[in-house]
Amino acid sequence: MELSKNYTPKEVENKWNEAWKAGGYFNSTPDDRPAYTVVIPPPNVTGVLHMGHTLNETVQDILVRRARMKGFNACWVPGSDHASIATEAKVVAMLREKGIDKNALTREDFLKHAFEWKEKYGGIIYHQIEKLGCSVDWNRVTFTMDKEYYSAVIKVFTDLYRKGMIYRGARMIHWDPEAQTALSDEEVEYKDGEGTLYHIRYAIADAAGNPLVTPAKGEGEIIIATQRPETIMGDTAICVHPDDERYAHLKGAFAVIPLINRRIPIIFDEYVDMAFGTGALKVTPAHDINDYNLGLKHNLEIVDTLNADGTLSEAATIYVGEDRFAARKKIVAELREKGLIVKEENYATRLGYSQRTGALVEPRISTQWFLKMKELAAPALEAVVEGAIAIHPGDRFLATYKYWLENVKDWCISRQLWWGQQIPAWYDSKGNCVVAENEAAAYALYQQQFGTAEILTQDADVLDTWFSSWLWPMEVFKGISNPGNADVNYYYPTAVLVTGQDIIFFWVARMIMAGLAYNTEKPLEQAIPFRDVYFTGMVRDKLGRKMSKQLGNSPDLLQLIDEYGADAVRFGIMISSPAGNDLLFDTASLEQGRFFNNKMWNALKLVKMWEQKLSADLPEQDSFATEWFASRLNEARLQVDKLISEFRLSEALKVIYSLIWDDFCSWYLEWVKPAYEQPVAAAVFYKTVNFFSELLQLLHPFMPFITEEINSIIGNRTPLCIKTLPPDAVADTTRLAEGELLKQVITAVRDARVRNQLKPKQEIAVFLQTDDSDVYKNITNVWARQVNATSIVPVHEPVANCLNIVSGRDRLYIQAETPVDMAAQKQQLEKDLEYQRGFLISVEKKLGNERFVQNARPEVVAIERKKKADAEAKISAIEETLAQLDLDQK
RNA sequence: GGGAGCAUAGCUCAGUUGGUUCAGAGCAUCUGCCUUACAAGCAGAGGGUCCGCGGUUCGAGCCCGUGUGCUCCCACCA
Repeated sequence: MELSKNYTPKEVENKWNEAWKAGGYFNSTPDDRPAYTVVIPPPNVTGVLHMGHTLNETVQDILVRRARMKGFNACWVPGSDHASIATEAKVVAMLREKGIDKNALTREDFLKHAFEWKEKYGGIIYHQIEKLGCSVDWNRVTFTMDKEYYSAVIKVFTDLYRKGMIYRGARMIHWDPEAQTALSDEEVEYKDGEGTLYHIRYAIADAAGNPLVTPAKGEGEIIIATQRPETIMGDTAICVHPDDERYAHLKGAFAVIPLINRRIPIIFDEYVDMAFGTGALKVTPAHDINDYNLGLKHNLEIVDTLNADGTLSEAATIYVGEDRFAARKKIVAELREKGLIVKEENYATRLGYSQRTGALVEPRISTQWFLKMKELAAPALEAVVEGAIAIHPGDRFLATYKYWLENVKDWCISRQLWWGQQIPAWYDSKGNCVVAENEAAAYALYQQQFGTAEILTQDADVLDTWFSSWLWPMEVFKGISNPGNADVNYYYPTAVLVTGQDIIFFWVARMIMAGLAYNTEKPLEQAIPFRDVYFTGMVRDKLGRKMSKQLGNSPDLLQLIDEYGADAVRFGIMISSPAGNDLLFDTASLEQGRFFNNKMWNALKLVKMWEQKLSADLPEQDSFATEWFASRLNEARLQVDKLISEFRLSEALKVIYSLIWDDFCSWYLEWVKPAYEQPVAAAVFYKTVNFFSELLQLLHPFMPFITEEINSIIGNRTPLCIKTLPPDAVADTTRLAEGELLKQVITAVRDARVRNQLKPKQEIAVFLQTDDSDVYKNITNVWARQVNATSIVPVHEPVANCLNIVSGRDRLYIQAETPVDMAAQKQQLEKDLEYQRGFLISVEKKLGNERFVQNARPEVVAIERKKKADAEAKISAIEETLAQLDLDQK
């Protein structure tokens, strides 16, 4: 078989994706093996995978593939989220482009469009997941609006309603005027911004509405500061601090709203900060959460001057129908013109924006459905605090998690949208309400409760997307719609949840709540939705900026795969991804992955070449190299095991990378490589193929395609993805130490060659002066070959006219035809000597310190003694060598 | 306003019970090589007051205090 010069990912990746699918290797059904379950954090159905997803999916795939190779029945469930607001916004925009107004459509027609849209674009993410090599079970794809999933959500709603945990009520909520729906507190993102603080005059009047004093003196007015002059028509009071001397005379007085001349009371409350602005606050209960609370306390009237779409309502009486921002400009202009603005100042502020549409959020009073959170939060907190669920990395998020749960507020779960699970509440004409799982049940219930038959209409609202996704780990196995079924019994709880730290409240905490609320009959360890939570960092560009459409720094995943190959993308993103920290994405690391592919491809070519010239009779010359590498492999395997169990995947990959590139390719293969055109001993060849196979297996979870390909080319029949990892074995520490010594002396001689311009092809003779020739016994042959030495001869005396090297505590003499550069050698040796002497002094100082010798642990003292002996030996070796150089020079 | 985290080589980061073979890795840099697996490579090298200051200790990159500079989360005073 002819192998191409370089590795070509594209065909290989397609080929293996097909083969894996055909083999059904990633499809899981319950059996007698232990389960290892992962549910994908469902991406938005109409979205595309960005680099954050790519990181998360890669991490999950590594864990899942590794578990599968460890003998678990691994099951990774793919799926997507209907993402109510985001998707509905996209569908509305698409319809608008076609000239269709959503409000002109019936609910049914709109949903038809939405499902069409979902069919058209929903496949993109699945295609990307497959391209990336994710070993998901495609038989288990779940969508949060699937029929059964839908009914599970409804079931949970009605259940919680019956338990008294869900209620409906008028509250101040965050309103998204663009999507025209309520938002939960978590869906609001605050951003710093620059605002203007307007100081506006309000005239003062007595109870009858007459001015208190002459306005000309400037005393008949009260000045308030506001950022939102367009809301003054909604003012229902002016509030000042009771201790504020400036306003003490205004008890019982009234103020008059400018422009509309409506009279409002002046009230007194300690809530007001006397030092801020003028110390007088306009109170607008309909449009500010604090004012709302103040209004409740003082029994103030509520005047809602905004419509749902953010335009001014009839109640505003002026500028009705104008958009809130346009109205602000006009009102400011009018106030200014009438001399009612005293001052305008720039003001740093923070404003809330809708996470889904980006619109500036309005506080708004409206009737919504809420879920009581206190009861749900307590066990969810306990599960994490008591360690049933472990958050990685470390406990960094424990404090945040705890704080949120301890201060959690009721969850606003209704949304004024059509795309989502419609709230199963039915009303009669008087507003009486029944909640039931379907219309028929609702009618029956109504009849039972009210004793009459009436026409009922269903609540128009749908549920918050997270109210469906919090059931995800259960309902992907039908754990809600069909509790106790074989699948959910086998796969639940899942092993690990891999997700971004930004959705810890939206999703992670709520899944824990749902899991505990719907598995009350089980012990805690069985009720939790997952045992571990692994938070990946945020993917940024190489300058540390967030990835965004505006900056254009968010690469297209498929394009990257096309350019570098999926393995290289996975490698690049994992190698630069320290556990838990943000990741600075740079295509340079993808390139490194591509180079790594090639490196392995070339190792494959070498090994395949050997296969052509096998010699069955040739004995293995010496077994050192194979014995050493076997030990090295065992050692690395243990490291990888430990690192992966600690979710330190980036470091595990680095260990494997270095094991393959440095230890296998640079050292081992060179050590066993036959001379030019010489045959290879069959024994060595087969051992090498085994080593290679094991390396590929170790790397496979990280880079599944190329490993699978090479594994098959070197003759393994079983696909890597289902090949069980061999049990860990103990490494031979003697071999490992010999290997390190060998690397050291090879490098020492090569370094001497470079420094003295001895070409690699130039033959040399090496003499070794050592007290311990035993440690060199096994490695001398390889050593000589690797440095192109005709011989390595032990000596007891210095050899004249040679290159002098000190390696460890031993001395090497290199004999070559080229004359040696004495001065350069001397300089190097003297530098060494200086360092060693300094080192010795520090060790001696320590050992000379009685308190150290007495207090430190005995093994620490012993180590110091050994350091001292080594340093002394090395120093004398260097000194003798320097003396020899002087002799040579004479 | 409240809380959390970070600061180690030019860059990105390891450094897990405090012990100068512990100051490391990858990338980048420099030097020499087209050596029949690999120039997408090989061989070799250089590079750091471990943010400043103080303390604990026989001993501090590691522990404590403090200052500085970044990052994030929460709360949302007009």
